[in-house]
Amino acid sequence: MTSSTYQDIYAVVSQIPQGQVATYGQIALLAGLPGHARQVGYALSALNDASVPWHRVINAKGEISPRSGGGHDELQRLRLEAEGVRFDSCDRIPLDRYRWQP
DNA sequence: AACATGACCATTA
DNA sequence: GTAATGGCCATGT
Repeated sequence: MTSSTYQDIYAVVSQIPQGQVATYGQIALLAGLPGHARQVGYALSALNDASVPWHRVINAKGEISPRSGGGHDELQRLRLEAEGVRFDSCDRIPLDRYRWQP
């Protein structure tokens, strides 16, 4: 792993405090990739490990993004709830309350 | 080397 | 409030 933006993304995501969440755009910005929010999503999708709290990363709508393959989107929600994050009646997270602000 | 695919965001109408 | 468009990069074939 001598390369790539991915490492920067993983680094930022790893720095997300427990009980809080961050949006892809925010991760990209903190990782030094303003506007490259996509890469963040791809990086997480390529990730296949628990070394990074990827479940703390959500889309700009404050909702969990559906992933390919499907069937595991609920795992992310369960994990967030386990950390103290609550979802509203629309299955969304109030970013005004849980958004990670470095 | 080229083509196709993929957890997105911001702007504009 | 929704709908559509452009932009960006890494990975695998």
